[in-house]
Amino acid sequence: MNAQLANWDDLRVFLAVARAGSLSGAARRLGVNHSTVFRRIAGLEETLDVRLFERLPNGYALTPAGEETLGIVESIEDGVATLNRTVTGKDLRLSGSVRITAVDMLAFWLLPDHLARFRAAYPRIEISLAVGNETLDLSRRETDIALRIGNTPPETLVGRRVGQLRFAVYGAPDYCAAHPDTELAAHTWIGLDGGHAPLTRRFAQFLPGVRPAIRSNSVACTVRLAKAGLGLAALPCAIAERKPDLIRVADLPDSFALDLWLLTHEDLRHTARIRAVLDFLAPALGTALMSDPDGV
Amino acid sequence: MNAQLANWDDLRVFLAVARAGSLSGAARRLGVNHSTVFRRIAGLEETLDVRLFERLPNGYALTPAGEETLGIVESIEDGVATLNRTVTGKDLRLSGSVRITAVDMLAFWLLPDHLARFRAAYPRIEISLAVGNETLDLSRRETDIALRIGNTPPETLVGRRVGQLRFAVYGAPDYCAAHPDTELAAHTWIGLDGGHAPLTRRFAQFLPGVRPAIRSNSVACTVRLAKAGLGLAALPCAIAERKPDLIRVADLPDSFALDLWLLTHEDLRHTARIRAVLDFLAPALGTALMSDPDGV
DNA sequence: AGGTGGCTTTGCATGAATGCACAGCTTGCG
DNA sequence: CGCAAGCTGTGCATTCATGCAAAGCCACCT
Repeated sequence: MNAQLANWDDLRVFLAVARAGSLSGAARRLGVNHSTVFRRIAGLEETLDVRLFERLPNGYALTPAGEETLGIVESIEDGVATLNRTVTGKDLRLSGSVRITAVDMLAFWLLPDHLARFRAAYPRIEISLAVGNETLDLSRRETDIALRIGNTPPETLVGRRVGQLRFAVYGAPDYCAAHPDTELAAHTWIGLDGGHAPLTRRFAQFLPGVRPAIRSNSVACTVRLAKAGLGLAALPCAIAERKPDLIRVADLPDSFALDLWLLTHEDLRHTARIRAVLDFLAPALGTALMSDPDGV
Repeated sequence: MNAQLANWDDLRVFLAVARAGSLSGAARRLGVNHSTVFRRIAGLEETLDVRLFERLPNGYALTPAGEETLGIVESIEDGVATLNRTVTGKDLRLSGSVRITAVDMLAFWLLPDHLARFRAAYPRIEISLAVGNETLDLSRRETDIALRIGNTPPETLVGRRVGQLRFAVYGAPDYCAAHPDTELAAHTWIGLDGGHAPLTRRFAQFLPGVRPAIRSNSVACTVRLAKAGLGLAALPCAIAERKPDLIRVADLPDSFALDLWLLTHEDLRHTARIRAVLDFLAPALGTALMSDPDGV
């Protein structure tokens, strides 16, 4: 009766010796004592009743049977790697923390309701929602997921385009009542500065030569400033349409629209809880963006 | 960072639980305590950060992630089985005993020289050479290998046809000198009885109506009887040609030839030492059979 | 020729994995 | 309803795998 391999883990040790060429080298790779490796290989050879290695003064060399074994064990290793990659962490009992970064308007008004629903589904995943800048955060792992406005993301990031963010001109009712029949260019404009280049560029194309008298580096502030009646502002419809105290004053051309991306780093995309957040938010945000009348 | 599986042997335990449906059932299959299985599975789930089994009152059931794991681990198990099958025992340091059965003439005169060379190559394999009957021995595992004369072997046996056993008529020099110019049918014939139907049938076709006056159930005896000058006998050339005290008296038709098979049981053909014997004897016997002048 | 660095192999002590015994739960049967 | 059988889960004692330390070998360098 053929011997049966009783401890599959001996194959992992075999692999290390085959690759390192010595017991000592394999021990370093495995993080165990070289005498342990010695005994594991001896046990494996006894179990299989075959000499897998030639004992040389400067190390261990594979025998022909050992080379045949190596081929088989490498396919086993592929299976283990597949297991580690595809199964690890795949569990609704997920826990841990996920950090999401978005510009403030998305962080304040778009994400919270969706995150509330996400937490209902995954009560053990903690969410850290950061209002702030973009590229560096993901590259330096200071955040896990970024909700990014723009066009094409950097190549080091992976993710998906969840939809389009459409814009329109909004103003407070009081302000609008106080400025009837006024040309758009003659209005007081609330604009952005400090890091919102795509939006400021589009505004300059829309109203050339018009310098916004009211400016902020915070999109949320521009929304609140508009609500306060300080002027008109180009605001994302998905947010402004839901504010009863903002009136849609004028449309903006389709070229004003920006893509909305949900991004993470290449190394994190297989992390279960990161995937859970991405998988939940992508369709939710896409639906939210499409529910805007211009979204059709 | 994804966890890495540190002990591949946990997968073997996982497989047992997946198939048994319970810790207790897996423990029985593995020959370990159920508490060991419990801890191994708990450790595996912690390492992979995934729930592989639902805990039910009557046992463990696979989760979706567990089912995905099962598919992967079964491919790993296939690798281990391949390893056990193809590598185990493939070593000149083979040991153990092999029992070979053959009819007496083959056991006495054909096999021993080849077995001597085999033992030179595999000094730690013991050979048990049994003179005796055929089919039952292999089926009942009373022998490992049978050297069989005949045509098609039973379907439960596997093996290979190593060549043809050709026959011719032989007699002792003294007998031949004492019977010059005698018709074949008029000679005293030495024949077989008791279990050598293929040969007795062929002899009856060759010399119809001739009843051998000298009979034995032992082919070896017929050779010795012929050497003793009791008459003529139809003997295998591979044996008789090497006896200087036997003279080839007449040829026999090609239809007299019989196939020689080297057979073992389906379950044994992967046993390393069985394979070693088969791999050695098949070409050796084939060459021996072909070195007979009629073998060309 | 001697020293050094790398390696393998082994005896003994230590700690982790395992078995044992037990408790508790659920289901099925009388 | 009570009991038996099967199961899971856990604390503690035992066993065995592992690490440590040492011995010995070989090749290379000075």
